[in-house]
Amino acid sequence: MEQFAEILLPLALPVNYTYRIPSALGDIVKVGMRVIVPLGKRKLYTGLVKEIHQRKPKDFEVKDILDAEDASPIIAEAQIEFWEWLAQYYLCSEGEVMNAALPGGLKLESEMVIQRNLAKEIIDAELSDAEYLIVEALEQQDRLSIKEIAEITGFANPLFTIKELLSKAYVVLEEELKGGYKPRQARLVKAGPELNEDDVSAAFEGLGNAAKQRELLLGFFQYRNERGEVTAAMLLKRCKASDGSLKSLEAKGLLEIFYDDPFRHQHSEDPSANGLFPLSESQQKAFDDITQHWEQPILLHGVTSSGKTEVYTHLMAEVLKQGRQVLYLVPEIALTTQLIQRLERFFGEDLLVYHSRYSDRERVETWLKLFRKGDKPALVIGARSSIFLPFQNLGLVIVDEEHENSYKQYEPAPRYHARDAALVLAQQQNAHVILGSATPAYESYFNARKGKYHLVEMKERYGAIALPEIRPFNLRELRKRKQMRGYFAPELVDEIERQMKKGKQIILFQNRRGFSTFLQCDTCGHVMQCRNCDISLTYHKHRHQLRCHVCGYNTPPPRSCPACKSQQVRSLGFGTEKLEDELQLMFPEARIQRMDLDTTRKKKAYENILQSFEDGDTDILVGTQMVTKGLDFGNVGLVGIMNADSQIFFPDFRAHEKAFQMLAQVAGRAGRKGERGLVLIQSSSPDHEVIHDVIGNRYRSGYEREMQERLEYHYPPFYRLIRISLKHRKKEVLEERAVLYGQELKALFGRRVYGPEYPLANRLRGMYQMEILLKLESKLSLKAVKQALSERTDAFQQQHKSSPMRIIFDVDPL
DNA sequence: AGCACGCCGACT
DNA sequence: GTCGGCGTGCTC
Repeated sequence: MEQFAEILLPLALPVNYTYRIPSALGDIVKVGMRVIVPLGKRKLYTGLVKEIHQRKPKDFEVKDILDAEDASPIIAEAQIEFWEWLAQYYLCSEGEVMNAALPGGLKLESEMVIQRNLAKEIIDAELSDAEYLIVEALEQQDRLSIKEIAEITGFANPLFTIKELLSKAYVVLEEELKGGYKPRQARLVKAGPELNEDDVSAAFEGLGNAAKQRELLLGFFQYRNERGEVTAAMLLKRCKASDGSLKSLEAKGLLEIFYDDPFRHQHSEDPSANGLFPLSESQQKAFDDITQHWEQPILLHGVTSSGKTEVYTHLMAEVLKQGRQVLYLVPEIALTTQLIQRLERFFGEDLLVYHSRYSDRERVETWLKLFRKGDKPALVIGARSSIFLPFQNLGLVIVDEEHENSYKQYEPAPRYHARDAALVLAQQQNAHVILGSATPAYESYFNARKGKYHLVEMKERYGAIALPEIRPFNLRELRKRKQMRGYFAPELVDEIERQMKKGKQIILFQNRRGFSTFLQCDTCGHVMQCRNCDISLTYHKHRHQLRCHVCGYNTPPPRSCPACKSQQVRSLGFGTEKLEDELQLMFPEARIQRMDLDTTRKKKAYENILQSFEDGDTDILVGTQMVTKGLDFGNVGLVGIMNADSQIFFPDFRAHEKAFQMLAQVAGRAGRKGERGLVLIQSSSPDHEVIHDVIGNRYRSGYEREMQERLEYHYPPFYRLIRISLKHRKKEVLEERAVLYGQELKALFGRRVYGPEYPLANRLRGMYQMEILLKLESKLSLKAVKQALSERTDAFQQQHKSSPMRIIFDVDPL
């Protein structure tokens, strides 16, 4: 019986393609394995086997799978099922999901190259002229791409010839991995030949006053006691020692470094035994409540500093003990160094970390490590993409800070929300789910109130720390009375000074990076704009540049106005850079650090800034959004919010929700340990209800207000949204098409269609764009809507083939 | 997403 | 006459 395979290709194809499994590969090719397939006339792709069947396709000629890329599958069938859901829910192709799911090193788009199989001697009679040419060339050149072979043979389509050579075993295929993944060997440390374990004091004495080496040796013993196995990296990190000290110990024969395959280890001993911190009373109560109700998803609503993490840790231990796997999702892993260290202590080698800032090799390693564990216990902590890891026995998913926007991916497709996807993943694998936040997304809270989730509340801060005192200031008044000192209310300046004197640290929040937010001509009012986008350029002083925060376009600031040549060009608005400058002028002796996108581009920059703050080497930390997220520092006496207005009055239906979350989260950074912290909020409307809610720590009142509005204006959670972005390089074409398309959708969905309209910026990266919003009542069958939507869209694109406009669907947009 | 194919204008 | 611009269609 002939066998066929449905193959996922890393392309945005509307359907998957079918290839024949040649009999030679019959026993080798399995579902979840990567295979090499020809596509078109001169391309080879690596694709992933989704399904194996015997149905011979009728409408096209089937090509053969050329070769298997792996000896065994790299994903489980459970993942494929999950991918299918994602593609169908978020209206994209399965190939796009696969692209997002696989780490770079396992990715498939890499160019195939051919190498000479040296085991095979050349027998002239076996080879055609063209084949001979190729073999000849490979004697000179080691490896050839398909393109190069096309050039050598003069064939437009050299695949046939290559196939021949492959079958005659003259050549082999080699995938040119981007980044060149090689399995890394773990660098481990063990006792050296000179170390007498019965009398270790002799060894210590022998080291004299080499303090670092003594420390390392001591660390080695402790570490080995706890874990049994000592990795060099961990040992050095823990003792804050350099490789040199370790090398000297090795030279003295006291320690020995050796290498080992990291995949060999199967740590199956009970991980939960390693002394977790005991839970406080309220934590225990939450724990019990959760475990009694976790047959349904849990929403854990716990104020900042209530110690949710402790509860998670105990829950994780519980599930690991049952022999199942745990996924712990966090919004931004770079901010969780402290957390990872703690978890490492409890869960040791069971803990895997997965994140896009990690190198490709590390990610592939983690992926395969988890996959090889099969259904054995494992704990993964990671950012949104870790929902794609090959779990096979998931018992618990924790989504920490579930309200965070960074769980939603926007570009490229799939535009998925990791929290929502995690709920489905958990359902598919029969796992418990816990969503946790101090400020839950209103959608989640709604689900909890409706009984879809079980709500668990933690109202006490750990150690009964008081919530911070929050004081608003009226920017408008202060400006009118000319009392402002630059961008600071006088009280804010005084308070900064007072806190510094007390040795307390300060966090200042300004949600704009750069120096000034725009440059405007005083004479004609012209504002410097990006040439690709419809937004103003931000001035960055340190680089002496105007930069576009959307597309990255940059240019030196003009001496005079490009419109009227006037010399009077003013910079208006302020960002973190200017704030830093002003602060330094006001407090020359203060040690100030800035944390925003510009200062954290480098891999370790985040950690360094946070470390310096934690060590007390920074007095004032100035930053954007980043400073609001889960930082856990004990010595912060004051948090200043430079301008709350931009959050509150942002033109979006979620603005109030987001503003409350943000203000409450920043406020939570103040006074975590010891005495009560202080939060100063500058705003031109200090009486705004959102600010009052933050001051009174009233989550519910804002929620209730918003629900009214959302119901009335047809927004989530009462309605589902699909945002349709329409893009085209030419404004006229876009407008004409968008209106036509909008009319077709209105014929289909009636008054549920809003737009097309221009969004805030109507041109981005050189493309004009318009938006259509679908508001769908929640009782509507989403499946049917999507079906109709895709069909109508395909038909529309078919009718307007020339110079097509790009249509992008964003399901549940933010 | 690439890439070949084909139809147009600008040049040796 | 040919080269090359990009708009259009196709890939199991």
